[in-house]
Amino acid sequence: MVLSNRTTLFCGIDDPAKMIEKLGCREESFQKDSIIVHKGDIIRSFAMVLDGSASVLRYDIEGNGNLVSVIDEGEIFAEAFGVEGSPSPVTIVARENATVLWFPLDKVLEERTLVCNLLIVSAERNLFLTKRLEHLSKRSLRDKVLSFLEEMREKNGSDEFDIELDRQEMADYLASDRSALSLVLSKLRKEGMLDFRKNHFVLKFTPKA
Amino acid sequence: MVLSNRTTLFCGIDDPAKMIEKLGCREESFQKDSIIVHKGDIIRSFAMVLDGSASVLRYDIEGNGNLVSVIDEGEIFAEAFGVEGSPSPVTIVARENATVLWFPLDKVLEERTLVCNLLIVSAERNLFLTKRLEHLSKRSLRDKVLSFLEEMREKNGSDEFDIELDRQEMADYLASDRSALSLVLSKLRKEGMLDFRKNHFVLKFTPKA
DNA sequence: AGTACCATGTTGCAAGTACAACATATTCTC
DNA sequence: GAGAATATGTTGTACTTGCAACATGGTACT
Repeated sequence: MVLSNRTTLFCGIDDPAKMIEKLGCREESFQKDSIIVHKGDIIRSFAMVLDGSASVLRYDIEGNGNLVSVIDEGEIFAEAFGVEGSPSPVTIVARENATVLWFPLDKVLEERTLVCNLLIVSAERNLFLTKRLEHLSKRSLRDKVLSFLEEMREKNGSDEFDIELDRQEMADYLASDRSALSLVLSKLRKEGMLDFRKNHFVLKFTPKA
Repeated sequence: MVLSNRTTLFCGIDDPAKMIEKLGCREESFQKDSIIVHKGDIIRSFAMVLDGSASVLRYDIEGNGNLVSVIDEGEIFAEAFGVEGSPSPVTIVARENATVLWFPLDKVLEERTLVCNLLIVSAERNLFLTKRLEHLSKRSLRDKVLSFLEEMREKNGSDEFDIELDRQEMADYLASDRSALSLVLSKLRKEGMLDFRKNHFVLKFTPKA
């Protein structure tokens, strides 16, 4: 992967490669399914995926690993608990053969531009999490769906838009069942609240706020 | 309220008052129920509550204001969308007569220690949001409850602990109904999974992970 | 066009949940 | 301790959801 100063992290940094050198970052390769971060690890660094991708997993009480998120090439991870200095609440594994670049936080914190960029990344993630929480805190799937679609409308600035998620992903995002989601969507359509076809949606209700 | 360098934001800063002066922060007072931040506002700053407290509200499609969180004295707010430069997704109102201190971000970003501290605050909030999301993404209330209690166990390092929330707050936190929560708790007790009395809980199940 | 494959929609059913209303228990105040 | 106020537990009902199984529709490939 080519490092570019167009990514949020390197924004405003002339020569990312030089900066990486200066920070003493180290590259590490992982085989598919090997563990990058164990739950409970305390790491005083954060990382960027240079090649491949990684899965963030959380193990529930029954020992099942649940997928929390996927980290693709160029994205960074572990910055939250890295910065905070607390043990990792998640396990991170390589989805395929992958290479990651570790940034030592003590050095990073001395680079004003990098810290600012990291702060922006953190703030972005924060907003994203808040929005999802907003949807999930609705009591019914119907309200979750409406809340989600309302966000999409705001994001696109139009009553008509496409969404990136397929039904299964949308159901997962809203923490529900795919067929239950289909049911709710069909019902909303019958009621004339909206129309849709695959990932194309047209909203016919208006927010009263 | 007395500003102290024991708060996260001022950690490592000898003289917070002097720093505030240097940054050109301004104090602003709000009457109870007056709006501190309107939804949609773009603010290039963040704020700390000096006196009183504030509510973070989100208005849903039907125009109902839902309480997202409460900001108490000494806590900061608006740092996420302030830093990110995006319009506020929430409305923030004074719960009582309140005074807040605005920090201009352009100045703050020049202060290395402050930026690092802000990054830590953001990371902490991030972890908090992630945990709540973790609970809310469970499909059933039963699993949400178990997930929540598991977090409490980890946090307290013991099978026996008190929680800060009463039933109504716990139900809200888990995005469910109070009586439904009571029902689930009673059922879990009958099954011998746990025991409780008001906010005191004793877990009798073990995580298999 | 034919086939296979995948995404989406639909149905039936069992179980869980929201909501309301009431019962009991606890705490607070006097 | 009495009574009020608040918190928690319980019950009943209508509805929603999860789940499984199947139907339909679209897409890709040959």
